[in-house]
Amino acid sequence: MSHGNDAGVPMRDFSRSLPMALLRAREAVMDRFRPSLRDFGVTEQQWRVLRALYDRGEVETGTLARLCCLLTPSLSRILKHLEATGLVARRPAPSDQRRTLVAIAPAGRALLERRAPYSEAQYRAIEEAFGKERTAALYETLEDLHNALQNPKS
Amino acid sequence: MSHGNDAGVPMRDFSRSLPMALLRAREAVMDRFRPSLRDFGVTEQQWRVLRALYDRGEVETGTLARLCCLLTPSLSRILKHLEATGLVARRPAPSDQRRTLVAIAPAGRALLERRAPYSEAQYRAIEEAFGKERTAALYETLEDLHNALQNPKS
DNA sequence: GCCAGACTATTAACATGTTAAGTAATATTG
DNA sequence: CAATATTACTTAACATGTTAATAGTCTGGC
Repeated sequence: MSHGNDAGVPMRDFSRSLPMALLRAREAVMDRFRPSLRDFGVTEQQWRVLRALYDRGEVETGTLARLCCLLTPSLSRILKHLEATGLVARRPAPSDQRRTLVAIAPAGRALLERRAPYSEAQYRAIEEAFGKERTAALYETLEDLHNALQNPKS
Repeated sequence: MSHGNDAGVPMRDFSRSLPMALLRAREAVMDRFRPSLRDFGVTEQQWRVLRALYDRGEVETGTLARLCCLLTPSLSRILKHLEATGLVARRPAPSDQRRTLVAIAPAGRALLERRAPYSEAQYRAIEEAFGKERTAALYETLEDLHNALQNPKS
C-alpha cells in the first residue's frame, strides 16, 4: 500500500532502481575488502591506482583515470598524495610536455604485494558464497551492460 | 604480456575486480541520469532521499539511511541542506527524543514529480538497450549477491 | 614564425564517503 | 533510583566525487 503517491505520476518502485541495486551490491562486496584496506592505510581509490600501475607499468594520467574509473580531478589529488608518500613516481612525457607519466614506486609495489594475499582470500570467499560460475557470469553481464549503454560518441 | 609482476605473488588480473566491474556498470547507468539531475539542481544522493521519502512517507533518520544506502554522517549533512531549501521537514519522534522523523515537503514532492518523467524515460531507454528480461534478471542477481555476502551478524 | 583553437593536467568550490569522537536521550543494572 | 551502558544522531577531519575555470602545451593553417 503506497501513501497516495500513485496518482498521475507513473513511477517505478524505488526498489527497482538500477543505480541503487548496483550500489547495494557493490557495498556488500566492498565490506569484505575495507578491513584490510584500512589495516594497510590505503583508501579504495589509492588501491585501484596502485593496482592498475602494477599491471600496466608506466602510463599517462588520462589513461590511468580511465583504467581506475576516476575523474581526473580526483586522480590529480590522489597522485599528489601517493607521490608525497613515495608510493608512485611522476615525470613529464618526453614527447609531449602536457602529458604526465606515472609509475608505481618500489614502496608502492611492496605495499601491494603485502596486501594482495588478503585481497585474494576475500575473492575466494566471495566466489564460494556466491558461486564461481555465477560470479563469472555476473562479470559478463556487467560488461555487456556497460557496452550496451556506451554512448555512440565514444 | 605482463610486466614481470607475476613472480611469487598470485593475483588476479585487474579487469577481474568485482568492485571495479560493479562501479563501471553503475557509472554507465548514472551517465544517463546525471543530465536531468543537474538540470533540476539536485545531487544523486539528494534525489535518493526524496525518492525514498516519497514512497515511504515519514521515516526515522536511521531507516532512511539504510533505504538510501547512505552513511548517517552523510545523511545528516544532506538533510540539513534539504531542510534549508524546504524540500524535506524534520521533527523529533514523540516517543523517543533521540530519534528524528523525516518527511518530504510539498516543494520536494513537486520537484520529484517534475523530474520523474525524465527518469522514467531513461529507464525505458536502458531496458531497450540491454533487454527488459536481462535487466530484470540482473536485479535478481544483484540482490542474490547482496544476500549471499550479508554478514551473519546482521 | 605566428596565432587561434584544441588538448592535458591542475586547481577551485561545493557535496559526499569514511572513520572517529562527541552529545543527548533512553535503557539497564545493581 | 543512581550509576552505567547503549542508542540515535551529529560534528569533525580528511579523502574523494562532480562540475567549472585555469594554466601550460601542442597543432594546423597562414
